[in-house]
Amino acid sequence: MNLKELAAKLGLSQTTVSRALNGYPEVSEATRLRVAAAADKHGYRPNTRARGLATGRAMAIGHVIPISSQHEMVNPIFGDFIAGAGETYSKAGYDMILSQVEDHRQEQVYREMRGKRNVDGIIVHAPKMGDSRITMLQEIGIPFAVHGRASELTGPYNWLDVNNKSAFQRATDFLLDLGHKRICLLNGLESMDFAFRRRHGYEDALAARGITPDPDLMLAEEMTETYGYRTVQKMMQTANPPTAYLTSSIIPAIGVRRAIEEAGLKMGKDISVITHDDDLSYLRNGEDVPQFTATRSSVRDAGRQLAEMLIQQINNPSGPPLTRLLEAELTVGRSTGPAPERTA
Amino acid sequence: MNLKELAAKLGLSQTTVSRALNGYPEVSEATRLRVAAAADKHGYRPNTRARGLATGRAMAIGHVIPISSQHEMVNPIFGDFIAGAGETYSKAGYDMILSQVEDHRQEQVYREMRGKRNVDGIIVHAPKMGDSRITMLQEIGIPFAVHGRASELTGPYNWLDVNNKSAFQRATDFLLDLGHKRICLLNGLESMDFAFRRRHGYEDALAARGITPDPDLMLAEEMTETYGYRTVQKMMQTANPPTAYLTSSIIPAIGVRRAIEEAGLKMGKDISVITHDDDLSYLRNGEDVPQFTATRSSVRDAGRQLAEMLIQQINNPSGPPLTRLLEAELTVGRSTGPAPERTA
DNA sequence: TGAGGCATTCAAAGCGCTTTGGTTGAATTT
DNA sequence: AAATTCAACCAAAGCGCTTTGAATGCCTCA
Repeated sequence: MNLKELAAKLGLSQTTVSRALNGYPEVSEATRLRVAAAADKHGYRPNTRARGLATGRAMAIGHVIPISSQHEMVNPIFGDFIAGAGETYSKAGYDMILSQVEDHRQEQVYREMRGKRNVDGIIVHAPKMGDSRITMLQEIGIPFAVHGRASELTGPYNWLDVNNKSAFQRATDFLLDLGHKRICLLNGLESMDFAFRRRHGYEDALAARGITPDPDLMLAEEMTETYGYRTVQKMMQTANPPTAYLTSSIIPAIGVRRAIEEAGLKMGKDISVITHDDDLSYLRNGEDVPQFTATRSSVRDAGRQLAEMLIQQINNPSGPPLTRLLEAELTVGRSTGPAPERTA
Repeated sequence: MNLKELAAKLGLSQTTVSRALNGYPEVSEATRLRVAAAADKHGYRPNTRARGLATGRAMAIGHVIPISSQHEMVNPIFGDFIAGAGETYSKAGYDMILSQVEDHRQEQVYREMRGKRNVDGIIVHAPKMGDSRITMLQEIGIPFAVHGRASELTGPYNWLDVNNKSAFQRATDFLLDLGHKRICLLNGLESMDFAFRRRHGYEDALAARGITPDPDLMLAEEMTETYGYRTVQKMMQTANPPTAYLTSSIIPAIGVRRAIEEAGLKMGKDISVITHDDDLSYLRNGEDVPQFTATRSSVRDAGRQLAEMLIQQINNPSGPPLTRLLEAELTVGRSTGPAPERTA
């Protein structure tokens, strides 16, 4: 069933039917109802492509997920972020188009999206330091919004980020207050912008107490469970092992816990752990009392908000760029406690 | 830059340019090259919507993720499945359109997709027992493929599934061979089809050895870490606790391990654990020797294959329905060992 | 009574592509 | 030399919608 047929069935012109369905004022209430009823009865839905062609809007947002062929890793926060964004889209009548793209094809893909005009805007995931995609998109001239930021980049753009620096600063402070001196940072890959900011938060907190960061205690890797596990194992064999760990995600934190317990130690007593917690739906941090002390910020909520910001920008392209900095909450769980007395 | 402009620039008709770009034979090689060069130079990309309108193909596949508003859980396998499917799509030139839909709106959304014609086919995720979506889609008449199957449903359709029953049967057998008699099953929600099949595998294996399944040992819940943790805690307080656990995903298995170690026991010695492992990229089961003994089947690969099957079906709608049953591999890790001697 | 205003409705153009059904002129055949 | 074939190209229709610019008929008001 298409417009033409529906109009014929109603004895009306396509114009009137189209207007009736799209809520234009120049249609009498009586016919509007008649049209609505008929449309409903026949299950009429305007063809997206035809409508898009006529209006010039795709009513779709593109999500480009960078994928590196080496380590075929899907960012675990991705599902939750998408779920949040999806909520916004379905309310606003947008579709979500997902594409995974290898790093070296990013530019090409953006230009393609622009040319093919199958999206009205783009959400950029996992920005790197001084991410070239941002300048690229500005140049191409397509609305976009970034989940995170890119340091070293001037020029305004839409972004939403967690205050990574302050979160890690506070987490480090919290450990320092408990008497910990040697705190091991299990960061994400330093090419990622968020990891860079987190390290600075950690370093600043130490510096504020006159402690020089020990490079051996600052790791930066892909955030897997094994990463946490292995790191603790290695650290335990050093002369002066850390008494606390600060991890960038709950996944390596789980590995840290495993290594601690396998060594016959008790997390929260012998060794303290704080993690950043993206509040993923399938990896909740305990229930009543959180398992890990954590700096928490919901990725799902970030998705919801960033999608809203992008849509707003699309509807008002000349408006100022929208930015939002979320503060993480520091919630105390069972994984932290005072630094143990020196036994040596 | 659109076709018309490009054609004008070349002094050719739109027809010829279109044909040159789409590889039709009735264009001389010389002009074809000339056209290709010009298109490249001006960054010409055919407008998706216009092309779709003309061809009647959307060149997009819809993924509908059921979302229950109660427990806002995003299926953790989702990211990896999508990543796999995405690989196939990008090779075949398809876009992926994602929508999350509450259970009660599913039918409406499918009809909408059909009416709006913005997808050429649909991938159905997480089928339930006798899932009504399948009959619905057959009736609506839109190509689709299911990741999993729906028991109690006759009539052919495209699906790809892991042999859940045989996987759990083999896992249970493995534990029985090690002398375990009381094996606790931590299944997913029994409304899900895969959970139903897994339970049957478990029960059959027990029955084959003359053991009547103990209902108290068969749990079925949302597969969280806490679920695994709590269950073991509860079980340990019973008169006759299980000596082995069989979990439906690596996430509850992590919870099981935590409870075991917190109780001062050793996994693989005092208590055995087998899990089904979807081979998620961010939750790898150890590296050299797997942490958990597991029945493994890559979800990412499933995504790749199912997407291929659907595209094949779209290109040849009259062909027979495609089905594929994958066998999981049973890999031995460090989490299983002989049942401990009775001490009572 | 006739001009102007208003509420409804419509025909047709246009969005950018593919595809049908030609046309043209050169090469080949008879 | 006329008829046929063929390669290469083109004009125009059509996909299903929105939107522009008119048309229609009924009221209202001077």
